[in-house]
Amino acid sequence: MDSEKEFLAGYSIDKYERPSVTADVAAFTISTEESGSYRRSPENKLRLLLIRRGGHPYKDCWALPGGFLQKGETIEQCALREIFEETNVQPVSIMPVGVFSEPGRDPRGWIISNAYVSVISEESVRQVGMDDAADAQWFCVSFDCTETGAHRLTLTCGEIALSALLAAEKTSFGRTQYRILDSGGLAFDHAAIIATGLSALRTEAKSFDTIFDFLPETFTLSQLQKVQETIMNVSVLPANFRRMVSSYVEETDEFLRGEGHRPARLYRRKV
Amino acid sequence: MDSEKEFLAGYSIDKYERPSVTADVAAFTISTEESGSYRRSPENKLRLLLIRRGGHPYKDCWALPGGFLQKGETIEQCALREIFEETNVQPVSIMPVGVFSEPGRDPRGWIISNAYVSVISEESVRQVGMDDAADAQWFCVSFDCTETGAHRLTLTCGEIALSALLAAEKTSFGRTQYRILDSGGLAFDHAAIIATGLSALRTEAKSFDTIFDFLPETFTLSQLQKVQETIMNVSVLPANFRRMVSSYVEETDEFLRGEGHRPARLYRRKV
DNA sequence: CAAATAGTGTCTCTAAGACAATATCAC
DNA sequence: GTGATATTGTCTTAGAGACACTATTTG
Repeated sequence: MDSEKEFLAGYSIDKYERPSVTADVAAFTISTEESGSYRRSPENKLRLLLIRRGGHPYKDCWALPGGFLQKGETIEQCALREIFEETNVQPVSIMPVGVFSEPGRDPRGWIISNAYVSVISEESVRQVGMDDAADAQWFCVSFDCTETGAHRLTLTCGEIALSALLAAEKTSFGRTQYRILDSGGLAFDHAAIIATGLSALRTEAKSFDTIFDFLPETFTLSQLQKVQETIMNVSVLPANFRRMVSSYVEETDEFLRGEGHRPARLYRRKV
Repeated sequence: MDSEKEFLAGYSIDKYERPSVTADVAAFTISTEESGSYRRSPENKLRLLLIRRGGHPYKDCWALPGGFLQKGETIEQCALREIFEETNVQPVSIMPVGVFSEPGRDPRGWIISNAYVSVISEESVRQVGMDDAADAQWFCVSFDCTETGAHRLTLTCGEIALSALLAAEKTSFGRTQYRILDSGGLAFDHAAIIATGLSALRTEAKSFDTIFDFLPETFTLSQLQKVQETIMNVSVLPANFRRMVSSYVEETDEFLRGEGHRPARLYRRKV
């Protein structure tokens, strides 16, 4: 007993060199955009939060929000804190998607990044109302396989377009890693972090564990379906989608009216 | 351009306090043990590598193999290195399963742990032949839900029995976290790391991405089935299992003979 | 021959995909 | 009424579970 106390008293953690540790977060939301006739339902777009870097390194490049782990907090708390600092939104859900520790990934020195994916509802984003001229913007995301087998990640926001190219590499346990072929102007190895996060998001969306976080408390089944289709980049027949989610949702007595067509019943996530 | 150089030259990373970073690995293997008549196929047991700590803190407690991240290596390389140092086996597969960064988890100070699961074939383990008296032992694993909803993790090796109790807590994205109710004598928060790793292993085993790593290059379908049943703790009818894996394996011309019954064809993992 | 596993075939049941048909509103 | 989505039902098909049956070896 005493000897353990003695040991700890004499123990100095400063003997070994230590890395800096950050949490970087790929925060996604889905934006609905009016399009076409008054009757037609709005288009959905998957969007990712990027921050324009004000200081070196990668000054003026776009990057994921993130920051250094502080003493006394967990890495999850750090990720949540960084998102809150940038958006004033308290995200409902975050998910770890990997640790990026390749030596040399950050020119400032030995810095390893814990990557997270976060999902934020459009409602929350709207409520906060981000400054249009700000250095934080929601970029439209597209991520597809090219003919050559590489993956192209394209992020657009108004005039700004970033386009990164990545090579997918299978690792054990059926996992996939991404190696950056062209960062497309994104800071650090953030292109690879985004690709990894997006893959994780798509995997989770399959099991209906994630898609509810993009929506408010109550929603129509069409809204839910559009969310899933936007994330997964596939489409399902509405009739079949209803069956698939039926066990995950429960009816409310409310309906969404005034959309130019038959009102839709609002549903709620089942516990 | 020059200003970035200037910035980096003047930048000192030592301004901020930094944590120590470790990789801890839950390395699993499956051991076959002769049992009953000469005809009967051997029993399979899932085993986990634990190290008896020689120094403080948690002196003489059992712990996961692990160690500090060194400059110039990735965290994955660190995990592989730690396993190799303990077993002399180069694991084929490792998978990250989370970061444990709760303040106070290590009495030595601010130390965060990157947890990995690794899978090692019995063949490799046997070839190395670990010292029986050594401080590294393969413990039998059982992990089940109790009536109260808590989870009991039991690790046994000969006379030694460690029994930890954990509370499962659902987090977002359908993930589960474990909180330690009783560490059962395991060092640090390693009981929670093991529980998390085992859950991840079971999830992966469903999709046939992992089970091959427990076996040598060629194997019988019964061997493969027993591996899956041992990990998942469920059983399937042999006829149905064959159908399920048929697309993941390919026949060889070899047979396994001399087992007291009809010889079984050896299969190989399909690319 | 007996005991054990190896391997095949087939019936059922469930869930997903396709598609037809009806319902209901805003304009 | 028209154009859109909402909602229900049904046919088909793919895959998992159950089970009966045959094949082959060793002691």
